Amino acid sequence: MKTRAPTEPAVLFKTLADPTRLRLLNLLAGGEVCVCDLHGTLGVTQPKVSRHLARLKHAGLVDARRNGKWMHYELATPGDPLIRHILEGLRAWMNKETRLNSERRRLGKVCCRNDKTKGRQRKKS
Amino acid sequence: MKTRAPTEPAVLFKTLADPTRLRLLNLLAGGEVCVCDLHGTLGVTQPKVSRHLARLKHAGLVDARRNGKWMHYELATPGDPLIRHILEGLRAWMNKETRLNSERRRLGKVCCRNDKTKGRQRKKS
DNA sequence: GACACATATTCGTTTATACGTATATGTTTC
DNA sequence: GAAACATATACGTATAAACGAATATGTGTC
Repeated sequence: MKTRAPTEPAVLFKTLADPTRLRLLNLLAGGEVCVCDLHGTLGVTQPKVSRHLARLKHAGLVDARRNGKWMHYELATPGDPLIRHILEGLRAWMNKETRLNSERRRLGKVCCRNDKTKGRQRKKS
Repeated sequence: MKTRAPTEPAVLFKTLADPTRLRLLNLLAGGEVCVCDLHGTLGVTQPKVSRHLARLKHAGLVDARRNGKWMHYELATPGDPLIRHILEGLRAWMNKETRLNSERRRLGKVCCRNDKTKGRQRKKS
């Protein structure tokens, strides 16, 4: 079960064909975020976030890094030019969506924020 | 039921998340093609082609034009910048896929070709 | 090693998609 | 208007996705 196969476009698009996954990508656009922040910000159940993150990772769209108890996800920088192109387009679209903008802003006031002082600091933008 | 609503990205991606639909878009990349040529070239049943074309049209990715008995489909030039961006990326990817290239080449020797002398001539690439 | 916490996975169920086959619609020709 | 053809839709069914709830895994703390 390869995690980083050169994703067929149909598979890539299937991965992107879900509102929750797009919202996740949106939150990750500003840099690395841990799972609890993601599910805290989106207000969806934790297993749901985990499953969607697994799909994003399987498609090579995000990378995961463990830091103690926490898993941090960030946007991948994929080798596949098609994926790069599409992520780029998505990013532009997200920046124009007021709903997604406010969701990104909401990120940062939630959950494990206080506990992870030993974790790497969040990148700024 | 609007045909040209400003397609939500999730819906757009869902539309693109099917190999047959991608093959159809590939065949349309060279210009207008009628349904019988499409299903002749792809070797799939006619209802299947029709259904997929309907989905593509519903997502604003293709336009349809009737010419006598025949329906001609062509790539749309969508207003939505995201759709345009993604179609552009797809086109680049298709040009590199040998399988799709040969499929495009196969197009043009099939089906109703001889009967449609009164139809508009196919654009040349 | 027992506990608390963050995250991942399993399970059963619901909902959406895709398909083949059959049939309906639309168009031309006679 | 009947017959022939191109295309579209309807119907029943099989397969896949997504979900909530429950549970498993993995990591720090005592």
